[in-house]
Amino acid sequence: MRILIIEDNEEINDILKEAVTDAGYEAVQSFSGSEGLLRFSTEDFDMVLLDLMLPGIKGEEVLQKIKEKSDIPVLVLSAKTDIEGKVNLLRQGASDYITKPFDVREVLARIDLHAKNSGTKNVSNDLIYNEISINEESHVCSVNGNEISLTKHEFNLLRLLVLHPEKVYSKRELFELAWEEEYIGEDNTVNVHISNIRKKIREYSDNEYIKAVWGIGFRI
Amino acid sequence: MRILIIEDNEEINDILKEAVTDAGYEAVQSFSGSEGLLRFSTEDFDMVLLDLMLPGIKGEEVLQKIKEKSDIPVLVLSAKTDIEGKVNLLRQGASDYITKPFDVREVLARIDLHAKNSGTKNVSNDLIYNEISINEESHVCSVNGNEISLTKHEFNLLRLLVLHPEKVYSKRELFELAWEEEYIGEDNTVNVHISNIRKKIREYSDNEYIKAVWGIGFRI
DNA sequence: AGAGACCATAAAGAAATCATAAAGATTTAT
DNA sequence: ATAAATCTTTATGATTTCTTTATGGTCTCT
Repeated sequence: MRILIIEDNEEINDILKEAVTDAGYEAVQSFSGSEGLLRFSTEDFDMVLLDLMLPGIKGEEVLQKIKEKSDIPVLVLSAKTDIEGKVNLLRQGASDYITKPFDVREVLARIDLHAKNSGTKNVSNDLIYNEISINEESHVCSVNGNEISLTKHEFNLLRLLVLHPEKVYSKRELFELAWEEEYIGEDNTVNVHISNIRKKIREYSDNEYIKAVWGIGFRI
Repeated sequence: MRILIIEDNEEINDILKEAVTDAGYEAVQSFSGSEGLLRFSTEDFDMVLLDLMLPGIKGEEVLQKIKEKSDIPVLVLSAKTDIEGKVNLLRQGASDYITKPFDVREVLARIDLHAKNSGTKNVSNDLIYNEISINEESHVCSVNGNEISLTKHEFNLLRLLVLHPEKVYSKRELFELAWEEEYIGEDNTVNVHISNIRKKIREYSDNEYIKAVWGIGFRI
C-alpha cells in the first residue's frame, strides 16, 4: 500500500508521513502540485493525500488530473471550509474531505477506511472467514496466516462450513457432503473430526469458530 | 436506492428526508434507535444515515447491530466532536462521519459518493413477525435485533407460529409438527416449551406474542 | 359464585447431546 | 512390508435439553 502525500507545508507533510508510516503503509512525500503529479505519473500509488492550497498548480486541478488517469482514492485535506468548494471536490471524485486543522488519528482512520474499500478487491479465490482462509486449489488452510495441516475430511468439513457462514449443517449433511457416501447413524465420527479441527484452529486463534447447535448440527 | 434515516430530532429528520428525496433516492424515516433497527431488519435498505445521540439504544450500538447483519454504508451524523469517538466509529464500520451542524449539500455529496462505491445489496430471507425474526438457515432468532438462543423444539415451535401468524395450532399439531413424532397425550410438555419461549422473548420485548386460545391451542 | 377444566411457571430428575481422549482399524506412503 | 498418517469406534465426563411433577392461577359453564 503506497500513499502519495501532496502538501507544501513541510511540517504537516512530515506529520502525515510519520502517521502513515507508523500505520504500516509506505509514504511518499511531495511538496507541490507539480511534484505530486510528476510522481503520480511515474510511480504506482494506491492512495493520495492531497492538500488544496498549493503553490503553482491548484489542488483542484491536481485532483482532476489524477482522476483522469486513475481511480485510486484521493483524500483531500484543506483549511477551506466553504461548502461550495467542498461539495465540488467530492463530486469531482475526491473520496473524502478532511478539514484542517485535523487530528492525525482521524486522518488515519479515514485512510484505513478507504484502503479497505478500494484496495482489497479480493482477487485471490480463497475462501475466507475472519481469521480462517482456505485455498481450494492448493488444499491449504491458514489461520491468521499460519498454515495448519488438515486431513482430507477435516478440510472438506471446514470448507463446507466456511462456504456458508452462519448456516447450520446437520451431521447428516456434513457427513454426506464431506464423505460423499451415505450416512448410517455414524454419530460420533463427525463430532470427532470437528473436535480435531477445533484443536488445530486453536493453535493460532483464541476464537472458537465452529459452534455446535444443539440437536441440529454445527455452524461457523 | 432506499435510505434509512435514524434521527430523533424531527426537524433534522425532515430536512434529511427532503434532501434525500429530492436527490432521487427513497427515504424512510425512523426516530429512535430501536425503530431504526426494527425497520432495518424488516425492510431492505441500501444505506443508513445514523444520528449518534439517540434516546434508548445508543447510536454506536445501532451501528454495530447493522454491521453485524449487512455491509451497506452507514453515514454517521453527530454533534460530538471528540476524536476518540469519531475514530472508534469509523473503525467500527461507519463509512463516514459528518459533524453537526452540517450543510445538506455536503451530506448529499457524501451520500452520492458512497452510493457510487457500494454495489452490495442487503438481502435477507428471514421469517418475520413484528419484533421477532427467524433465520431458518442459521437457526438464529432475534427479538428487536437481539439474538435469543432457542433449543431445537423451541425453535421449531416458534417457527411454526410465525410461519402462520394468527393461525391457532392445537397442541397435537404443534407437537407432531415440531417433534415429528406421534402425540400421545403429552399434555404439559408443549405448555412448558411455550412458556420457556415466552420467557426468552420477554427479555427483549414487552409484548406477549404467543397467546393461548382456551381449549384449542396457541397462536401468535 | 363455584366446580372443573385448562393454562403458566418453576423446579427437579431423566434423557439426549456434545467434547475429547485414547485405542484399535484402516488406509496411504515409502 | 513396514511405518506413518488417518479414520472410526469406544468410553467417559460435562453440558444442555426434555419431560415430568407439582402448585397456583385463570377461564368457562352452569
